[in-house]
Amino acid sequence: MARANLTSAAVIAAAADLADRDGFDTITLSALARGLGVQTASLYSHVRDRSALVEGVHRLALGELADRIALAIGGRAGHDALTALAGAHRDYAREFPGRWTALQRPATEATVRSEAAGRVAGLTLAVLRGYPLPESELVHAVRLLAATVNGFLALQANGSIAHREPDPDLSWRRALDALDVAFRSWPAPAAGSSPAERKS
Amino acid sequence: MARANLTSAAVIAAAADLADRDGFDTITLSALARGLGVQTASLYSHVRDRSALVEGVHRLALGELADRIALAIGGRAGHDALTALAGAHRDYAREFPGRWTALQRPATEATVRSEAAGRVAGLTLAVLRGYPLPESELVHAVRLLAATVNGFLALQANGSIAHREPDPDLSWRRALDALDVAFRSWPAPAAGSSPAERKS
DNA sequence: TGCCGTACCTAATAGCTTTAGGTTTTCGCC
DNA sequence: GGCGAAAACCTAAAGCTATTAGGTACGGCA
Repeated sequence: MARANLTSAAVIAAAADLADRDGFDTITLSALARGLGVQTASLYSHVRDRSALVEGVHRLALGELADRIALAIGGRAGHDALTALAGAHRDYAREFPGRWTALQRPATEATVRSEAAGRVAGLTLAVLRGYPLPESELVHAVRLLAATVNGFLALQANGSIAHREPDPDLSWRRALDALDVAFRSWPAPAAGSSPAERKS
Repeated sequence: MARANLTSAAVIAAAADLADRDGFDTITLSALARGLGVQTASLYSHVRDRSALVEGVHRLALGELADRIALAIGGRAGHDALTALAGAHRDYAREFPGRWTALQRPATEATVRSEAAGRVAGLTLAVLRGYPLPESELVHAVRLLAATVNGFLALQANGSIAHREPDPDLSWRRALDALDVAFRSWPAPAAGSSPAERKS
């Protein structure tokens, strides 16, 4: 039997495919080896251990997501860009549920500081530059946007929202519209005073 | 040796404690049995299998969270109530990281429809009734709020935000202020027309 | 053609889950 | 007080997974 001639990347890609097909926590070195026609122990030549494998999938997904976001928001601005960015996230989560789940897992320091992670952050930042936000507030807006988009998708994946009335898609659009409003009339002080004073 | 006289609830509580102490995925029937001074197989009298156990922890956490939310928002309204509700979520995630992680896992249909889940949803709804939202928009607002709060906490747990400049706490306050603004000037049509028209 | 790295293998240990079936404690009841 | 049954606990065993150690053979390069 010809050898499989695996590489680290190939193994990780196979793991990602497996996760998308059968669910994230079926990522197991045994199942993977079975699918690749190789003995389990052989995978250790390409991957340090299981945790390194899922980190690899995480990193892979981050890169793919960045590509899709870049493609989606190209040439758009404002509300359009916001919708496109969010849509890229959502489409990715739909198409690649396993990979997307990997993104939700705790990331190592290396992954957080990876080029792919930086690209996602940078693209999100770019979208928000289309809104009248002071430079010092941009980071907060990025975090809010990331939190809401990921949180919504997580709620769906979780089952809290899926298949319930009213249509989640409608809620999705409303959420993006609400964020759009929020970014347009950002509540923070332009100068550095405390925002605690607010008529309830 | 005296018998432990376990119950289903006691086992689940022990699992929750274990998760908080050593991390969610150290929830293992073996470790649990070890801690309870009992043979692994004995746990199967109280818990159907591992998945039922984590579902139990999920359900438990949901109930505890509901209690804390109820306590926190009592007597408050508007921005105050919003902050209190979000704060209850955050404090819970901080104090009980293992239990909180359980909340992020896919829930069974039974858990989604459980009394505890309903209570959390109901309390969130109550907070949002303090805002000038049409009845038909309340659900969307609830989902947005839930998504943002959970998403933010997930980002922190994930490492994407934690220990970075600027202070995540500041972003947290900004996010809540932004939501407050969004709920105050909700962008959806009062009547049933499409919200697609929006000057970008 | 021979040699070396490395891709792959076999073998073995150890931990976790789950099922089957046996023992003992506890508790209601006469 | 003792009897009987339910339930709490146990031992034993099978099957899966991760991981390490050390051996074999294939491919490219001199």
